[in-house]
Amino acid sequence: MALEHAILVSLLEQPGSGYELARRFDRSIGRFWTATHQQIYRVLRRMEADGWIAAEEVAQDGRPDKKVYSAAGAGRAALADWLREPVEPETVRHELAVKIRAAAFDDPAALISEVERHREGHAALLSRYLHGEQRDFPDLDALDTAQELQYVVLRGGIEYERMTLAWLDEVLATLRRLANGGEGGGGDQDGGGVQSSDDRV
Amino acid sequence: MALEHAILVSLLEQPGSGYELARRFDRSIGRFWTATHQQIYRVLRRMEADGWIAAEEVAQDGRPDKKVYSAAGAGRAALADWLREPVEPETVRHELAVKIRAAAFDDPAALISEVERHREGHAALLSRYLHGEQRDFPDLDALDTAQELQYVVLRGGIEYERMTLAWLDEVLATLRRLANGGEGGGGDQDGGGVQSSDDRV
DNA sequence: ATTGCCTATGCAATTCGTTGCATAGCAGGA
DNA sequence: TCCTGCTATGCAACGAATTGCATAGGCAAT
Repeated sequence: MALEHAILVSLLEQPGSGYELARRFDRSIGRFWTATHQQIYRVLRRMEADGWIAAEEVAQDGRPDKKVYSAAGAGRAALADWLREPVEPETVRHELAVKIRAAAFDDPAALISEVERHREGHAALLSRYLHGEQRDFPDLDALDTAQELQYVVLRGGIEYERMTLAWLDEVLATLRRLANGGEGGGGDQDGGGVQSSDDRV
Repeated sequence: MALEHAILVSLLEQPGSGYELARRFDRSIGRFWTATHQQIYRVLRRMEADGWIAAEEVAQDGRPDKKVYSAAGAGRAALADWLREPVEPETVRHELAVKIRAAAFDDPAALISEVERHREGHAALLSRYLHGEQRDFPDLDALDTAQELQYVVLRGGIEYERMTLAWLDEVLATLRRLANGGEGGGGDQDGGGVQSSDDRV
């Protein structure tokens, strides 16, 4: 599990309450690590008990009190240990890819609007990233260590979205071609196709 | 949950036992949906109880018996229903990206070998994909529906790996630059940097 | 001979993640 | 005025996923 480490990084970059962390995970960090507020609160309590982070109660006018957490020495040490462990292979859950292959056994045309919707989401995200690049990194020659690393991660997000957009266009072209050609609802290919071994792509 | 649907697609493309499915999920399908054998066996039993799939006991010489599953009519119908549901946003767990940002609070140089190892893995996967493209799709003008869709998903895998390789090279360049410049172990940036709002990228 | 690995399936325990609900005051619009 | 929505935290229950272990025969190399 690395949620605690993702939280540590976020708190090192800037202290905050559980609620604020949940919002960060919905926005920026959420693109490479998702978490609900429930998960975050639970892990924060455990991390505080383990001495990884320290909490400070902050009274607010009008709003409920909040507990602002910041990373403690033990947390920083735990993060350093974790950094030296090997990265486990990513667990991928690409639902859209599963659906695209599933469309062969139903009607490919039924997927088109869904893929278009997906494409809009990625286009919006890309433009948000590009906007953030302009705003937060206007001068690439004047970045400190933390900013350099944040920037290269953002670059990854940008290139990922560009690639995804291009790929979704390919997917749409394929689906439209199949929808025009084989009318009648599909579903009766045998599916064996050219491939026979478990080692197929 | 969509593991059952990923299994259905795999069984429609080709029937197989739980063990064979686990191997497919380690190899081909594993790139967009990962699952352990435990998950697969559990879900297979549930799917059989629900009538989504049918099992046939197959005796083997030398090896234990195996149960070969294939998709049933109810399974195919369930897949069609699922296809028409909206795709939930992907839950991303990009551990390496977290580590890259974490490196700002420790020693960036400590990550270099890890990123290199990661890069090798992606390079190997790309070459496996390209090999599979040559082998399974030699003639792009003679594909049926299922093959067209398998091909466009493979294309996505190829472009993803290409993009990732280019990005990892960027990451390595950044890490090496930081390792040569700021010697001494880092860890003392304030981390606040240019960014102050939760809306940052 | 023994060790280790591969096929093939499964139980049990634990941890992780999700969903629904609850509290509680304040702000803004219909 | 009522309703909705936002900040802020949390409990309880359930379902999903992971991890460790077990069985059991065969195969290949040491």
